[in-house]
Amino acid sequence: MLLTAELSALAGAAFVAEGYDGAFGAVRVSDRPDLAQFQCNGALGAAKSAGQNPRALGEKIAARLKADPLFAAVSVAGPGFINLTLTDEALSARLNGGAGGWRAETPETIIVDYGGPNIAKPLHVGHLRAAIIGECMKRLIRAAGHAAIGDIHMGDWGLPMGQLITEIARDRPDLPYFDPAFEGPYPDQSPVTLEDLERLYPQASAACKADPARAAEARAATAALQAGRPGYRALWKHFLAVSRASIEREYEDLGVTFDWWKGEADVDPLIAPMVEKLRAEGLTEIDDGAEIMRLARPGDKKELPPLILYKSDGAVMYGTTDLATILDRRETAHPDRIFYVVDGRQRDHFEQVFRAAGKAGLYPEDRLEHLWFGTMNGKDGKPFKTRAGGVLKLRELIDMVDQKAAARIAETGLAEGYGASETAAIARKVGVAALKFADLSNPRTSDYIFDIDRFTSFEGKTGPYLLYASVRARSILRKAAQAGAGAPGAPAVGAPEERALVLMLLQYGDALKDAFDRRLPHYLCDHAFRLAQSFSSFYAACRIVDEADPKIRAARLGLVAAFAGQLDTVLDILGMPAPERM
RNA sequence: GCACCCGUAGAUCAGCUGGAUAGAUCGCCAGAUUCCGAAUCUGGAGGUCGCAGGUUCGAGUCCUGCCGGGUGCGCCA
Repeated sequence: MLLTAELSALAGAAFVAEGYDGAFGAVRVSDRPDLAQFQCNGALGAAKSAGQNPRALGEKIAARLKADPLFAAVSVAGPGFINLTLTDEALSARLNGGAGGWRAETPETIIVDYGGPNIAKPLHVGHLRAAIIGECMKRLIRAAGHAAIGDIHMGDWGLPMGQLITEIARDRPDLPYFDPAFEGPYPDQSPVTLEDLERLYPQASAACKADPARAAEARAATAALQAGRPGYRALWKHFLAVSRASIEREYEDLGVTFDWWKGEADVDPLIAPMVEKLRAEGLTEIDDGAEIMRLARPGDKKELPPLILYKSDGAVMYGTTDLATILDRRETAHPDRIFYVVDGRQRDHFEQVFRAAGKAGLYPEDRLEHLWFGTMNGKDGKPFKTRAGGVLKLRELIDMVDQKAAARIAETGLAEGYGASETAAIARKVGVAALKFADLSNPRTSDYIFDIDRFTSFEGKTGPYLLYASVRARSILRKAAQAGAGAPGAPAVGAPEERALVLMLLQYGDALKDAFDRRLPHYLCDHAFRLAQSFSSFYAACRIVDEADPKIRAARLGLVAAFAGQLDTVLDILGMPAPERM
């Protein structure tokens, strides 16, 4: 249970006893740690609504709370702030009783859609945030007590497919895939490698941009693929297999995994019946040869364009596949919600899809959430580019961060004598932590500036700092065991630094709940950092392994163990596990 | 043009549903290591919260207008 919830209930009861709504009893961690540990500002609001003096009401509430032995101090400050400080015994008891955590009351099943890589297109920095935030949201959902299903939602069904097919057809028209008379079976071996795809796609894309006739050809091929032309389907399956292997590897390097590897193509069979049903219900209309669904509403401030179900050439767009995907998810997993971790520039698109889903009765609109995120920018404040001005591949970024982390480790003399493979594994973890923490510690919706030197620093609010704190705590516990310092006992509060650390540990549930409720992982990052800071202060101020008093020693070891456990739990949710040593 | 996001310390950013003296981190200045990992810790300087009005007992937070930056607006994803 949340400690703040327990305190809120107490204060709420006091408000009720004075004839006010218990909700005024909301207690939170104090903004003024120099004055108190917790505060309740309810007296101001309650008095305002009742036309009473807030200070006087605060005194009445405080008088009731003072009777509880839980509190070491209850006071009223300023216009009516109620300041609360718990006894050290109460703090220790709650920590040892497992307080401070949090779990949702009603477990739900939530699908997280956070990949969206396109076949034949290498992953680039644009995919990074979706991967990092999505993976974290998936873990956050689970930490909150819900069930999560991560779906990569491959972009395997759009115009790029037609562009690729036609490009290969031009290059090698002799292949059986392009012979309408060919009756199969088609070759098992892919006619193209990953490198071919990565070369051919930009080539095709550029050609289509330059030549309308070439573009029309690609659109026709896309439509033919979607209509089921056997040769195109066979070729497309090769694209899929070749791409997936490399995509999987890159996500794994980032510690990102998916439960479902579904894609747009998987829902293709659902599209025709779905649209037919919409048509029968009179929800669609033909406009300029395209079949659309109008979604504008009376109170709209902006003009929301209709969702195009079928283009005038008969091919579908991603709005159509997104709708069919909702249908598929509903039937196969019966999710309570679906989260889309996708760039904020697609907000209008998801507004369209969500409205369409609601209007068509496919899925409740308010259970579909677009968890959009901002852009990762370069130091110039503009979207991140390579020196040449191109898009940086994710592979290149991972290598860059890897190397930087390895260099940092080498220059500080860490991991000496660990052996090459362990050192490399540590560098990978440090690099991933640097990258992920930098991303997640910003509010999801804001843009941020990518600064590799700052991110990989071991100083300040960085991923490596957190890893270091974890490693140090583990090291202490190992040393204590080796030195026969005794087993960790129940944490107790003695020194001010211990009190501060215990208070931080008790705030974990609030951070978890805030992060989940608001779908903002940075609350958890903030907690992790402040927790690590509290630990470092405690560590600097208190002897642990060689503390002479065995009772204090055991309590402090217990505190270290509690810290290490909680930090590692949070690091796990953030998707940046610490090494055992470094 | 319309809609949305943003503007807080030299830099990068927090600030929950309106509450006390606007917080961190980096950088800068001054300290701390016969001791468990100093990649650390302690302290200090540094802010007209873009501008101007308004609502309120109280505004970084809510409302209006303006200035500046970014993004999106029908057959790409």
